Amino acid sequence: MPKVGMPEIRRPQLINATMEVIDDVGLSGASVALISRKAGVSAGIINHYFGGKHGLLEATMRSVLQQLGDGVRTRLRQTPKDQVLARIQAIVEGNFDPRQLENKVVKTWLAFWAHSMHDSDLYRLQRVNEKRLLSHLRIELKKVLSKERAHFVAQGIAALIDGLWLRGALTPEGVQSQRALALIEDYVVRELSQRSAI
Amino acid sequence: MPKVGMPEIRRPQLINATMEVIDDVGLSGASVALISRKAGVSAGIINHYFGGKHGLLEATMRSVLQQLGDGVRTRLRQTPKDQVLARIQAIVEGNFDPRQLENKVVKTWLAFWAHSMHDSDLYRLQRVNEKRLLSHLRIELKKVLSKERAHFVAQGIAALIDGLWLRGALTPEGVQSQRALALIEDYVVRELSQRSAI
Amino acid sequence: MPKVGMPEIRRPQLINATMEVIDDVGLSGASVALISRKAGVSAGIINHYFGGKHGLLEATMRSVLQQLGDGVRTRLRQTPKDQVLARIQAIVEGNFDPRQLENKVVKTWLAFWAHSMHDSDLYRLQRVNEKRLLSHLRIELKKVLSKERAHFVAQGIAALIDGLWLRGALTPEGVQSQRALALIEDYVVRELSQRSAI
Amino acid sequence: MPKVGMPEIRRPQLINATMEVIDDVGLSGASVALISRKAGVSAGIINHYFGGKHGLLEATMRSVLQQLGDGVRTRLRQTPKDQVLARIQAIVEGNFDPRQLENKVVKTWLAFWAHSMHDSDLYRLQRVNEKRLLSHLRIELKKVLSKERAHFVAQGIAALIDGLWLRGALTPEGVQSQRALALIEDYVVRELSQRSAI
DNA sequence: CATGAATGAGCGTTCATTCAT
DNA sequence: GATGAATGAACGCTCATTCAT
Repeated sequence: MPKVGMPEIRRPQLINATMEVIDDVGLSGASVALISRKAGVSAGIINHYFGGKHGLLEATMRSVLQQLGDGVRTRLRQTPKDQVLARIQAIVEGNFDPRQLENKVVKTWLAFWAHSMHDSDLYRLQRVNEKRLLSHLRIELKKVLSKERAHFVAQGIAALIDGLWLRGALTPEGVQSQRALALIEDYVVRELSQRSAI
Repeated sequence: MPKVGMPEIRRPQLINATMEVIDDVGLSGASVALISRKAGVSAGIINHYFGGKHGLLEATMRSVLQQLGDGVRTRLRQTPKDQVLARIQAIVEGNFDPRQLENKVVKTWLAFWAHSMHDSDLYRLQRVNEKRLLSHLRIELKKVLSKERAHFVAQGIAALIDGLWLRGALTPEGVQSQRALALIEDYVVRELSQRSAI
Repeated sequence: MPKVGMPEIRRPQLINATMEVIDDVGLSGASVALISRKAGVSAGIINHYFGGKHGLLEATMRSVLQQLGDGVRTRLRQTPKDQVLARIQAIVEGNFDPRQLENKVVKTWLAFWAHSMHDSDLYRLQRVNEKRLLSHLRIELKKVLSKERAHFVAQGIAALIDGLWLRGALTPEGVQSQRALALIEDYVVRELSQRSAI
Repeated sequence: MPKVGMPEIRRPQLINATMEVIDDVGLSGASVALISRKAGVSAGIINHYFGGKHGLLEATMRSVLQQLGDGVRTRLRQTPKDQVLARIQAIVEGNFDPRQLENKVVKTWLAFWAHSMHDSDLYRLQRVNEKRLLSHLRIELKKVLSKERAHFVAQGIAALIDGLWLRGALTPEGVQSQRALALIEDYVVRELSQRSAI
């Protein structure tokens, strides 16, 4: 019998090395040689566990998006169904969870987002995630706004989340979560106040 | 005797080919062979006019950002200095100029943005542009809001602009400028209304 | 306590899997991974039983050639020593035994033949077999022809046998044994008829 | 303007190097590194001129088969249409042209033949050639034999040609063209003699 | 006896760049 | 001004083999 339990060690190890290498040199510079060296294993092992570089990248993106989704879901579960504002804040805060705001995660997320324009597998993953975020937001917003208005505001919140991540990825200081949360809360509070504009 | 005025023909020709290739296969797939074939010239010519592939990419990003800045500046010049809301809308509309929303431009912009994380030359270009956008917005907002509030709202608008571009780049329908303008106008109008929240 | 008699199970199992894989993807595509998967065992087992890939290939070629030789020897044993034509036909028929004409066997044979040009172990096996065929033929022919003529005709028969196998390996219909036997019988009958030509 | 006329130099140069390397180490050992080193050029040049290793191999096989066909056609053109035996001998001699019997050509031919079992491009080339040989033979044979008998004898001659090449490829002495021609002439003369057997 | 984790060399290919023409 | 022949390094990947379990 071979060494057992290695997959459970190697897969996260390689995924983490991938994010660190993307942080260092970008997705375009992230070769299997660099990644495997960072992980302290041979290059061939990537094919062994992920069937190739693409499989590793897909697993890495999946990991980033999964953690994001987990952060949101955990917070939602802890928030009563009738507290709309709190639930929206839970969704937003899930997207600005400190563990998600490490530079390497933010850079990896943006690199994959850009790359998914020309990679149908990554594109699919990204679309699923995007739709889930909008769906979560709409469900809450529809409790207090018209369907149309809910869709409108959900897009605003989603754009703010992504925009702040995007700008954070390219700013020396990284994502400033306090500021980001304040900006989005301000937007949401105004939208949920009685007098709807337009 | 060399043909005169060739640089003025070749440079835009190659920059445009670069954007089309990025649109087709992404930045990572954009080889000099592909770009030069799309432009209908030989591969060596890129070194002749841009000193190498990197020079061409930098010139291409510069071209995208320049057009963006031009759109904003032109609109600002046509709007009276005292019409704050109109001037902010001019800035926003400059960022959603139809000529800027061609798929190839949006994709190129996002690709460069992601790439600039690990390319200091592109990074510098991107930072200049970002700061100019924030500066334009703050100048107008400070006319009616406190300095701090102006900074805050400027960040909100900038995040919305980038977020909507980002999401547009990854959506089959592309950037929906009507919707984008409405979302941002809604945000700005609320922020500029007398009773500032929080 | 080790399982007893495993070699007798594993070795033919792997040799057969090797022929099937060569039939599927050719000798150049026949990796140990493919062969072991086809046999339903792990890749390491090949080294265990054959000392490496080369040992397995050699054993496989030996198996093909052995079956060929067995077919000839069995038929010869059943044919009276004085019936020259019948004994020659026995040799020929042994080379066109239906069990030998399965596509996978014919392809494996040709693949090894070609490969043996640059593999001294396989080359030796192939030479032994070739000489045995010629020897068998000459022994019979010398009973009715001069030594020189016997050598000459033996080469003709051997060339026809190999040529028909070779062509059968590359023809969609495979080796047409009826036709092959008829062609060779025709040749032999003419050569054995009294009035030798030339 | 780049150096002109290089394709006419490089292509035969690389095809010849390919045959020499196949002669040295076999088709399975013929790497682009070995071939390009033998030709005295860099490895990348193979892609430049042949679009990849496969293109080079196909061109090499085409070259071998073409020379074979040329040898036959040249001889046929020099032989009167009514001299059936002479024309058949022309076809056979074309297949045993001294230039075709260099070891490297014979080995290359057999290696490709074996390989074509699993490469559809090479398979097509080989089939075309095989059919042309049969066709040439049948045309002559039908002048003096029944259609059925002509087909039968054509297969015999073709099998003898291929069988003698095949055996020559695996014999230290190579193809013995004198012997081969004598064997086939003997066969043909008997078949064309009045009293058809069987 | 058997597994599959792990290695490292070698593979074909791509690529930006150089340069003789 | 422009070409495309030519290079050589780097890439992702395959592979036979080793070995701890």
